Amino acid sequence: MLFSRLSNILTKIIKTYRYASLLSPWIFFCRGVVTISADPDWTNMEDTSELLRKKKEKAEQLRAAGIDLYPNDVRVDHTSEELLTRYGDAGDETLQQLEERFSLAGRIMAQRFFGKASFINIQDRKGRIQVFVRKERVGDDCYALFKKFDVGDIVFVAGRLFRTKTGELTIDTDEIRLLSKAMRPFPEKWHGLTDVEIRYRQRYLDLIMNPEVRDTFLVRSRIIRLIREFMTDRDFLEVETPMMHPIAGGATARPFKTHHNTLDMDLYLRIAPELYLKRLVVGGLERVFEINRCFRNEGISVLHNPEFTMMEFYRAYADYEDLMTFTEELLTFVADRVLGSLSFSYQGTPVDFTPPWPRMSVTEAIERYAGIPAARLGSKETASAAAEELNVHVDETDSRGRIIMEIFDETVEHKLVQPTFITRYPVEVSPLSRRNAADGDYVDRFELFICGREIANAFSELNDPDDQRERFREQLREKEAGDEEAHDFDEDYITALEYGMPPTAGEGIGIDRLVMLFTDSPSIRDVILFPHMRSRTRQP
RNA sequence: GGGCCGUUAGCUCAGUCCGGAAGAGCAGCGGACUUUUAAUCCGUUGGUCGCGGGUUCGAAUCCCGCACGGCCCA
Repeated sequence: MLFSRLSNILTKIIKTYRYASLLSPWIFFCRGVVTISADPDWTNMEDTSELLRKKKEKAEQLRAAGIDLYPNDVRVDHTSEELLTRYGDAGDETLQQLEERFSLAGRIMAQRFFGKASFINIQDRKGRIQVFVRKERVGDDCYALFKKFDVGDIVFVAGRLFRTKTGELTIDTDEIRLLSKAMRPFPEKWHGLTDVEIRYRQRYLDLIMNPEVRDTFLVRSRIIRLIREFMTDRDFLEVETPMMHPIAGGATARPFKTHHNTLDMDLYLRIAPELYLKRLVVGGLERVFEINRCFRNEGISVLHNPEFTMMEFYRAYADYEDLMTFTEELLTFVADRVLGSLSFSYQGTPVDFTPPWPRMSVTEAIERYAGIPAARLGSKETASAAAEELNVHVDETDSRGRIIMEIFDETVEHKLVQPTFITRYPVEVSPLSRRNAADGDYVDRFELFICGREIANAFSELNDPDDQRERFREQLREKEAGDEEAHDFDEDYITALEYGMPPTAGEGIGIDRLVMLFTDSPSIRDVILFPHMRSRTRQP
């Protein structure tokens, strides 16, 4: 019984998506997602909830009366925002002379009944507006039907504008039609929906009930649009490279594994687009960028989601120092356009984006924040002793460079609140970066830290195929020594380099974390529409 | 992986310390009401107290295990 009902619902949803989906293979994706989320254990209230039964009965009554609960034959000519912007300040007289009939549609968010007249608030994609529904105007039958509508139902209204006694711009509707009947009760109007688990699992409810959530995702979209604008204005070409890789390369991370049936080969979801983008630079696309998802099979936290969005770009005939300036320009451009200011507050802490941003090397930062002079980081032994002194855990097998970075991560990272470029990384932890000309133990690389977290990672690219081959070999040795995150050897990438890559600098910017900063969001889950959660029912 | 906190009506929450008839507000249902906006007034329905064990005459409450979530740590 339960399953047949679920499968009916599935069929209905799939039918709904059918036409849109003819255009793309995403139908399979949609079906998969629907199947997974139709989890009987937590979406099923049918057997216990009186409210649900009542809703169903009410819907059946409406159907029996010949009412289509889900018609799709209306078109609207306005949004709430358009009316409020245009007539929000208009005087009573102006509104009285206005003969235009406005139509719009939205979800009923609140209703206040007074016998023969009612106020409701409807919410569309732009906001909310009040609607006055009078028996005298809409007619007896329509009014009787309207009284069966509930909070959550989606309706069509059309009528003239007026201002109520309290001065609120309101639609005096002459018609109200049901467009979609809600079969489940909505959260309360006053407290709304606060349970974070429901907010993440049923984001649609979160979006309906919490306007600031919608704002966050509008800002997210805007940020991405601005980055795209900034990059294309500077003659960068937007490209799309594979998200399924035969070799998981371009970053230090554990990948997700998948399998292609026809090719009968294992593939990895990409951990970074880096090696493909640089192949494109070899191919003469001297300025490229990509904005898309990367996947890392690692822990989940307020700063980490298994899939996250990165903007990665490569620019030939530039080095990492050029990119520091470029990054300042890009982020101040976005901040200025999104926030209208270069200074803002993140979780109560003032942040100032006014350039230039301080630049200091990893070892300078350790000296400044942990009191360990650079001289003590010169060998594995002395660095290891310094780590012990600072209570920083390091493994026996850790290289000197790894130890330095452990010390940095523990003692410096969280203290870098204002935008700061940290430069000169140890070569061991940077297998794709160009060696510093003066000191081959370090590479020409920087990471940008803001509010104690890494926002960007960039370097002058290593374009010497022989050095690159040797670096990959070193990674293999580390992998054999037990480092699961070490890079794999990518022979095909070496081949590309052997054809000659121009001197190039490249950078990756974490979009989710950037959005967190600009929307003052404490958790990465607040800027990802559907953050990954454990299944409510344990898989066998 | 570890620590702490949480899970009670559709939603937001009391009740847990100190065991003794499962509560409130909103939503819902019935009624009154043509300028309200958390509308108001009268009446009223609604519970797998996350799940499974245990202790007890008696468990939402105490004990153990598990699940899911949040924060912190690794």
